[in-house]
Amino acid sequence: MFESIDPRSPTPLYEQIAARVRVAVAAGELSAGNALPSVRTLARDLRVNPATVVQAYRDLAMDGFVEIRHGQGTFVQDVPRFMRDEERTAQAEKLVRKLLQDAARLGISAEEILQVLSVETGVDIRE
Amino acid sequence: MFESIDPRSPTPLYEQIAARVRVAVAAGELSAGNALPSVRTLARDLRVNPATVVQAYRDLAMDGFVEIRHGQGTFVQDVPRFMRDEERTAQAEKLVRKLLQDAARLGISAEEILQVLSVETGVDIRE
DNA sequence: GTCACTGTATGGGTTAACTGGTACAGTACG
DNA sequence: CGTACTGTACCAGTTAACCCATACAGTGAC
Repeated sequence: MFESIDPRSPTPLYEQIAARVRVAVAAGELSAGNALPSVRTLARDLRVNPATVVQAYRDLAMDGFVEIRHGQGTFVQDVPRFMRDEERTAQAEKLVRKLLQDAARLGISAEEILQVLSVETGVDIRE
Repeated sequence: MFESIDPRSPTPLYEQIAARVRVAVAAGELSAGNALPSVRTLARDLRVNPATVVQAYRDLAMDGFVEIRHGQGTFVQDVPRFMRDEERTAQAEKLVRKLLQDAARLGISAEEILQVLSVETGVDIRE
C-alpha cells in the first residue's frame, strides 16, 4: 500500500504518506473503522522515522480523515463524520484562495478563473 | 504603486513585490517598454534590501514579464510576447483543472467550488 | 502487575528559504 | 577621464521546515 514513497522527491515524506492514505480512503481501499498501520510498523516498512509517520497521521487527523486513539491505533473516520458541511466549505475556501493566489502570480484575474470554471462546470454566471 | 507590502505576511517580500508588478502589467498600468523603479529606489521606498527587490525582478524576468539590462534598468516586456490570450486561457484552465482535482480528492464537488469562488469574487451565479 | 502493543513529547541536526549588508561591474553623459 | 545612475555577486544572520533519535505515556490481554 505504501510502496510509492520517494525520499528524493521535493514533496516532504510525511505529505506523501498522508496523500497515499487520502486516496486509499477516497478509493474505498480503506473504510470507516479500519485501522491504519501503526506508526512503528509503517516507519519500518518505509525505512522512515516513526515521527515522520506521526506527522502524516496528525495531518490526516487535522482534516478529520482519521481518528487517533492513544494506545490503540489510528482509524479511518466515518465518512459523514469526517467532513461536515462547514468543514467542507472551509476546505473549499482554502483551495480557492490558493488558486487565486497562483492565478494572480500569472496575471490572471479572478473573473477569468470564474469564467473558465463556469465553462468547465456548465454553470452560467451573471455579469 | 507598491504601498501594499507587508513584512509580517507569511508570503515572502520578494513575492509580494513580483505579484504587484504582475497585476500592474496585467491591468495595463505598466506597458511594454516602461521602466520599473530601480532596485535601490524601490528598496528605499519599501524599506527593504536591494537584494530583495532584485530577487523579485529576477523572478519576473524568469517568466518573461520583464527584461533586465545591466546598467540601464528593468523594463516591461512586450505583452504579446510573454503571454497571449490563448496562453492565458490555457494557464487558467490548467489551474482550474488542478483545483478540481484537489477538490475531488477531498470529496468537494465543482459546484461547491464555484459557489465559494463566486462569493469570493462577488459575482452572482445562476443556479 | 507485566508485557507487548499503541500513540506522544521533546530536543537535536541538516538543509533550504529569506533578508540584509557591502563591495563589484556595466551604461550613459559631460 | 569622472560622476551618477543602473544591475550583480558574495557572504552572513535568522528563521522555519523537515527528519531523526530517544524517552515518555496510554490500552488491553494475561
